[in-house]
Amino acid sequence: MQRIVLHVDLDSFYAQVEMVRQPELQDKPVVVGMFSRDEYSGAVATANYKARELGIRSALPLRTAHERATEDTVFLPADKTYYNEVSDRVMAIIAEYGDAFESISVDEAYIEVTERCEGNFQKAQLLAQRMKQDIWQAEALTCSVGIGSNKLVAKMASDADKPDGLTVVRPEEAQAFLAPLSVEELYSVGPKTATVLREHNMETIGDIAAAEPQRLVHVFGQNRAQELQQFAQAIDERVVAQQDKKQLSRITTLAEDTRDVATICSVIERLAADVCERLVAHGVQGKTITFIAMSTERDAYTRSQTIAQPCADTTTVAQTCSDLAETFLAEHDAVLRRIGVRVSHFVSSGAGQSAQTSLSSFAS
DNA sequence: GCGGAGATGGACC
DNA sequence: CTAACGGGTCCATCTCCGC
Repeated sequence: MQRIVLHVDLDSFYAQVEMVRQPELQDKPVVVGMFSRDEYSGAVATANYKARELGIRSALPLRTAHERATEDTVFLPADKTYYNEVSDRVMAIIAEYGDAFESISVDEAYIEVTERCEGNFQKAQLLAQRMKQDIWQAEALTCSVGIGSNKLVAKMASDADKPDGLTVVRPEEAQAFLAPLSVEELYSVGPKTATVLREHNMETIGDIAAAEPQRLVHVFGQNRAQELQQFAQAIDERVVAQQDKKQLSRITTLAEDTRDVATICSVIERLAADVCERLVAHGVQGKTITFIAMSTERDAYTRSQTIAQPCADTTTVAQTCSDLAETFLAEHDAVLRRIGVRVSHFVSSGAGQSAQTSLSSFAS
């Protein structure tokens, strides 16, 4: 049967949630920011469409956003806890419409609808309209939906018309739909890859699709070359299925630049507590603990250690991470601006009922 | 040669 | 409206090392 995948993208999610919460914001430019040290340092998380007209977009430094802002532009701090609650409710609605469901982030998800739409794109389109209506009724939120024969096409289709769009790309149209788009619009191509592609005279996705495979392999290596060309040719076999979390981290900007061990360790303690709380909530323990550092020169460093017994314990994580930080500072003269704590290499820490847990007690 | 561990860089939202 | 700058996650790749 013809495969059908939907990609759902909630429009300028943080800003839209704030506009639902405070309807008087509706006609104003709204900028949701992540503040680091003061109201001018940090970056834009999401801007609504009125703010985008002023040239204010995601990842723009808040200082620049303020320069472009008008009198009536509203700046708000990101309230992630609240956005997560709203997201959970919307995701529950989306999940009802799919044979399989996969959330990608707080504002994006895929559903596979092959079976329930019997491979019929007309039925998928009607289903998407009902789903959009359902989300609107329940939360007053709009989303943009893409429908395609796989994840890649669905994702690119949802980008084609926003906000509040619905784009259907049938399998026979997929190649022609992608071909004229510029290379950086292809999912998985960022600024670096785009520059390399341009250096080799590839401007559009169609150019990648038509490229001599050996040429791409020479530039990007076998794996990446094949992925790029298959995506460009609208080929994508990835299944829709919820992925297990593989790591949890928390990074913060220090109140001031420092390389003072005591200061850094006290911040690590707080970050570790936060990460461990989420580990417990997810019912996992981790074996690898990483200290993340970013210098005032914006160089990034990581130092990690794998411990014998997986844990989700603040004291262990904080102590291990502090040791890594201390060693790092002894070996480098970097002054730090941001630091973070990461725990990875998870094993399930269920109440002993899972097969994993039972088996692991026999390992080693 | 193969794995795990560790470090780095690119990409995405 | 291409320079300055958030937080979080995933993945590929490289090196080193023990086997």
